[in-house]
Amino acid sequence: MGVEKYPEALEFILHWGEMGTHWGANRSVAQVHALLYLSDQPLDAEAICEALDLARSNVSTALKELQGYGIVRRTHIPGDRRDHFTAETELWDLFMAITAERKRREIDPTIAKLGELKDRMAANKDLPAHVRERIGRMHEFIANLTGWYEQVRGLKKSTLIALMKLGAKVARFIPGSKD
Amino acid sequence: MGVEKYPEALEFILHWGEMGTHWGANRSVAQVHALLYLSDQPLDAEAICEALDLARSNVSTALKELQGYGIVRRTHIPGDRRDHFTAETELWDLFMAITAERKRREIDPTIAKLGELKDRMAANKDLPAHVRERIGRMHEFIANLTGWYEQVRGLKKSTLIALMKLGAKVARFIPGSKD
DNA sequence: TAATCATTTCGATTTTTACAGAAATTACGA
DNA sequence: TCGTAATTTCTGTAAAAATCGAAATGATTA
Repeated sequence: MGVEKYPEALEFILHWGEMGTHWGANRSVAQVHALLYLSDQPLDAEAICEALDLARSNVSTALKELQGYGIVRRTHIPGDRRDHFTAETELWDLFMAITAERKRREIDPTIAKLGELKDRMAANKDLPAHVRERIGRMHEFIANLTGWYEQVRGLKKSTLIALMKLGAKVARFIPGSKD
Repeated sequence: MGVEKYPEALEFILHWGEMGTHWGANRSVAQVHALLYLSDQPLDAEAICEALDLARSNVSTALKELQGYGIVRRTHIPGDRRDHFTAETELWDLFMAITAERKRREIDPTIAKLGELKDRMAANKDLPAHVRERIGRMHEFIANLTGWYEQVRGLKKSTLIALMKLGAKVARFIPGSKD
């Protein structure tokens, strides 16, 4: 029996769908993800359609999107011609995959644009100084934040988890931080 | 003269507007924010309308939204009846305000929902174990991440900046991390 | 307190996005 | 290689969100 028949599971799927619309996905994509996340066996597209009452084409698009994020993968079931799909269940990996892809789609283009503007501003002499300064600072800020993210994301999972557990106590290692 | 007349400033505003639509705001909100961010003087609503070619009502709504995020404030100009508005220019504060508000709107309700489901699942004996387990782990994961965020966000700005500069080198303080 | 100016709220319109269903393509097996 | 099953792409429609303009509300000062 499909997990969507259990009220708590269904509510999870519906809530995930709603939140997904605020997190840069659409309802269908988030619902499909939630269903696969709760399922302990790979599901084929048709089963997803029936569970969520979505059109086949819609599910196809959603699956492609989720695979683009790297959080759903195709798995082959021997003796079955249809594709089956499984979601990432390791939440740390899920989180990392989503942040990486969102950065790529939403942050990188902005850094590139601001970099381009910075170059052009250098040549434009009658641009007010404060405009140059503010666009420049924004570029620097986002680039710094992103650079930090790239470094930290490269750390071992166990290190990251240890850092999380440390919480605000990391401040101890910053000389003179006192907070 | 309004900054929007300078091509680089205008491009910044337009790009910010487009990206805003991916970041949970609408185009108008993000454009108004960008304009105010680049302006070195407070602007009144009418000036914003003209600069961005937006309806007065639309600008009113956008300003309310930005004030809700705590990244735009009303400033009074002596001898002028109209409200004037200024954007946060300290980028660290801007970033902190946005993350705090998005957490409040988008994460907290999910934690609450998952907590509620967890309670109900405890009572529902015929729910498959793996469903209980996965919803429970999701709740725990998001709550942990959020708890970490709350702790770190409470640190002094100078401490946070020092931690950023440290980058991946924080790992040194985790015994046996070796990465 | 009346008149004017500023702001917000509301309803209508436009634009954008999501979604369904049909058509086309691809993969597979007989 | 032909036929069938599976998947994707395309096109139109429906739903949702953004935006406008008008009307209502609120504020200021003459």
